[in-house]
Order: sequence, then structure tokens, then C-alpha cells
Amino acid sequence: MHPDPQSPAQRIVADLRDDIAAGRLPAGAKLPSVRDLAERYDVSRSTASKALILLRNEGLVVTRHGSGAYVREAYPIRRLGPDRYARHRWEQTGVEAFATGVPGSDSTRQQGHQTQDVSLVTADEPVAAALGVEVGSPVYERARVMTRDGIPTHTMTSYYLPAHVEGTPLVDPSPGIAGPGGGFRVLADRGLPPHEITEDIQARMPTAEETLLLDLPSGEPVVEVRRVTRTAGGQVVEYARGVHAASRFVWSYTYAIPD
Amino acid sequence: MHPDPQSPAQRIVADLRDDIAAGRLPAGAKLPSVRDLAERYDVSRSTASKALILLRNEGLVVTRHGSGAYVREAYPIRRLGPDRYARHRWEQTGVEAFATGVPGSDSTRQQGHQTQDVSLVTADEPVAAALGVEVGSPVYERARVMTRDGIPTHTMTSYYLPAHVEGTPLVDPSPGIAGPGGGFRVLADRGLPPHEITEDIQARMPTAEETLLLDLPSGEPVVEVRRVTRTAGGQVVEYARGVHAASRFVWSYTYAIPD
DNA sequence: TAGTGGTCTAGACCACTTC
DNA sequence: AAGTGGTCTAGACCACTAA
Repeated sequence: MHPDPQSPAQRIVADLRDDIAAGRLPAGAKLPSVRDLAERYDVSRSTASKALILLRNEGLVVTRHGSGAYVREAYPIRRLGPDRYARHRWEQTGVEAFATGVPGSDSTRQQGHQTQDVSLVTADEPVAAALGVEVGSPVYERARVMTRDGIPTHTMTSYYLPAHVEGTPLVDPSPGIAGPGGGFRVLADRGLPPHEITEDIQARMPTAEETLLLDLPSGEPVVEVRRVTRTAGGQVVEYARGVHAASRFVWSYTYAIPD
Repeated sequence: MHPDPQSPAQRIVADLRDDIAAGRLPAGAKLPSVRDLAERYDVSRSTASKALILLRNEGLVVTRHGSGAYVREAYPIRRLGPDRYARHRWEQTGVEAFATGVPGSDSTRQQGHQTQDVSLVTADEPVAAALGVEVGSPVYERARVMTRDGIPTHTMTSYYLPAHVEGTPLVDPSPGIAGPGGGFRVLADRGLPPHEITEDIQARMPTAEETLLLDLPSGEPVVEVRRVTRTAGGQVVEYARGVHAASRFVWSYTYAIPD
């Protein structure tokens, strides 16, 4: 595989990796320039540049074109557990329950925000299977991109049966409905209160599209979450797919050991 | 970022990606050689080679040095849910319960296997915090590498308090103890039956070490799982860390929506 | 404007696989 | 021996950033 146990590029990578691990290059610190490295290690600029690419692919370094390469900052990590779906977050009586995240309350806006895009689409295979309809059946798609401090963190796209949401504010996209939990609230109002959730979690590298949409640094994996929401009667009322920038989330589950 | 909306390398990547998505290049199919691509697209070999590297980093392609580049085969994906810890899998009366995975029963050996390495170490910060001891305290470490069909799939390293496992077969490493579930069984025998689990799940790119250990293809992320196991009384009896090749697993959790 | 990372070339050489 | 991917060089040029 390698001409040497330590090829020139690998030597640079190893050295810089050590510097980062030892704290000699703390988070945010600027790395030596490509031309610097090339001279120091007596290699071509291409080789020095490749070393940075390798570090970037490991997620240790981010490069800013025209500016330099920097040790990657650790983002605050959000912990996702069942609590984020808790009933008290969406089961409220007033219409004002939807006011969270609405334009106007600037404090909440700067923290987290989401776009929303509702349309009637035809069900693909996973959606059809989850909602129990034929492939190609019409379903409502509610696509959102969540941002935090102006930076996109994840997408979440929900699918509903038309019979469940037709005529509700969910499919009549007004700005007020965009608040988190709005979906569950609407289903509950329709007599279909969500009761049980199954989440499937899987990590992979992003598609080219996702890299653009989430503005992912090269070498950042994504976590795909697929969620099926059911009523107490076992009726499926929502299927959702989300794609999360991996470095910003940890999922946490607590459960009793089954028999 | 790009000299062109579509740089030469990106054009090759896009074309090959389309061929793969459309099934013109099915899983396992051999891609055109670097020299082929260079000639077809009228680019240098370096550029054609870079295109393959990009596809590899996306996880779409694997390269075999000296042989060629191939569309990556989809591995069978194992679904991990709470059931894998189910009581009936480890709560048995005979000592022969440990026989699973023991040398001799070849059918089970070829499916899945694990190495084991037990030693007394000093607790680092996360281990100490989880087990409720001081950093630097002695704890038993039980490190395993799991393989499937001869290919490593994940590591799992458990930590125990010496008072809980001293004198048990867990820390007297004999071949027979290596069966999965052996740890829970031993704790139960000691009067500390596991009852509740908290799992934290996070994805990231592998370290250089993990890439070697798990024989990861370039561009494959890993999922790190941290597990805390408690008795019905809330006493922590095990802390474990695992690193999984992301493409081989999906985690699945079902739970009632909390209030 | 000077310095930075990113891409590309044309060619050399190496390591590995396959026949 | 022929064909493959992998690495590297020396240099060119481009695009972006910051003073």
C-alpha cells in the first residue's frame, strides 16, 4: 500500500495529528501553510496539500480557502433523547402554543430556526411501507431544515396520510405552524394522538446534495434517523426521515433489559 | 472553490455516480481503470485517480490495489435493539450456557466470533465518572473485537469495579467465558443482576488506529456506543464503549412518548 | 497585493494482482 | 509480464481572503 511504512504525506499527517492531540495546536489554531510544510519537510506542495486533505477527511482540521487550515473547533453537542418528543411540549390548549420560533421573538430565532416546505407527493417505497399504502399513493410531505445560530444542523422530512392531515394547518403552510411539535399537536387535535415512536439510527457519508444543504465540512459523516410514530392503537400517523451532521448530536436511550 | 462549476475530476465523479445510481454499474462491478478514464476524459492520470479517491471517500467505491476499483457491495446490515441484551440470552442455570462461540462448535464460529483481553487498568475520566470512582482507580477492562465471517465488525470494551468481578470467571480469562452475555451472567451470579441500560450513540470518522483494527475502507465512518448498565437498585455495574463500522449496523429503539 | 488553499498536468516510480 | 491503483514531483494557474 505504501512505498514506506511512513510515506512523506503520512509523516506530515502523523506529526500534525500529534501536535493536535498534545494540545500544541489547540482548537481554532492555524496550521502551517502548505508552502511552509512543503519546505519544512522537503516535499512538493502537492504532497503537503494532500496531508491537509487527509487531516480534513479525518475531521481534525477545516480548511478555509484563501485563509488557511485550522484545527477544528468542537461544536456544542446536543443530546437527543425521548424527552424531545414529550407530550407537555406539544399538548397545549391555546393556538398560541405554535408561537415558539415564530418571527418576532428574536431570542428564540437566533437560537434555533427551521424552514418548512409542504407538498403533496407520491410515496416511495420506504414511505409506503411505513404508512401502509401502495407505492405511488399521494402523501403529504413536510420538509424542514433546522438551523442553529444560522448554521444548518439537520433536516427532517415527515410524511402523513392525506386523510389524517387534510384541512389542518399542517398542510396549509402559514408561518405560525412551523414550531417544533406542531405536527404532533395537529394529529392529536384530529383524534390521532401520537403515543409510541420507533427510531432507526444509521450513520453514513453524506451524498453530494446533503453536503451542500447542510454545509458539511469534508469528512463529516451524517446520521440518518427514520422515525415511525404510532397511536396507542398502533396506527401509524407519521413517517419521518432526518439527516443530521454527526458531530453535533448524540442520541441517548434508556430502557429496561427485556426478558 | 472550483475553477469550474464542474471541474474535470468532478465531472468524472458525477458520471460514475450516475452510472452506479442507475444500476449501469451494479454492486461489485469493476470501474474503468485510471488510465482508461484519463484517456476518455482527456485528463491526466492524477486527475482520474483523484476521481476514484473521491468516490471512495463517499463510500460508493472500494479500490483494490493492483486489481481495480469496484462498486461497493452492500453488506448485510445488522439491526441492534434492546433484544440483544434480553435476559433469556444470558440468564441460564448451567455452566454450559457459556458454550456459545466456544472452539469446537464450528457452525457458530464461522458466523460470529470474538477475541477477549482482560486486564486491570486505571480508570480514565469517562470510566471513572460512569462507575462512580476516582480517576486513576483500578478497574477491570475487558476488551473484545467482534468479527463476522472473518471480518472485524466492531469492538466492545467493558469496565467493571474490581469488587464486583474479582474472582469470577470474567477476570480469569479462559476460552469458555468469551460467549456474548457472559458479562451479564457473571454479574447476576454475583447478586448484581443487570436491569437497566443507557446507551449513547454518536457517529464520527475513525482514528487511524481504528481504521487498522476494524479494517475500515477509506471513507467509512464509525459509530461509538457508550453503555451504562445498572441494577434494579440503580447501581452501575458496567460501563462499556464500542466502536462499530457504520455501514454494518442500524440501531433501533421503540418507546412510549413521555409526558 | 501578498498569501492562502485547490486543482491540474505530464511524467516517474512503486507495490500489488493477475495471468 | 502486463495491468492495476497509489504516491510523488515540479511547476502552472486559479479562486479566495485579508490587510
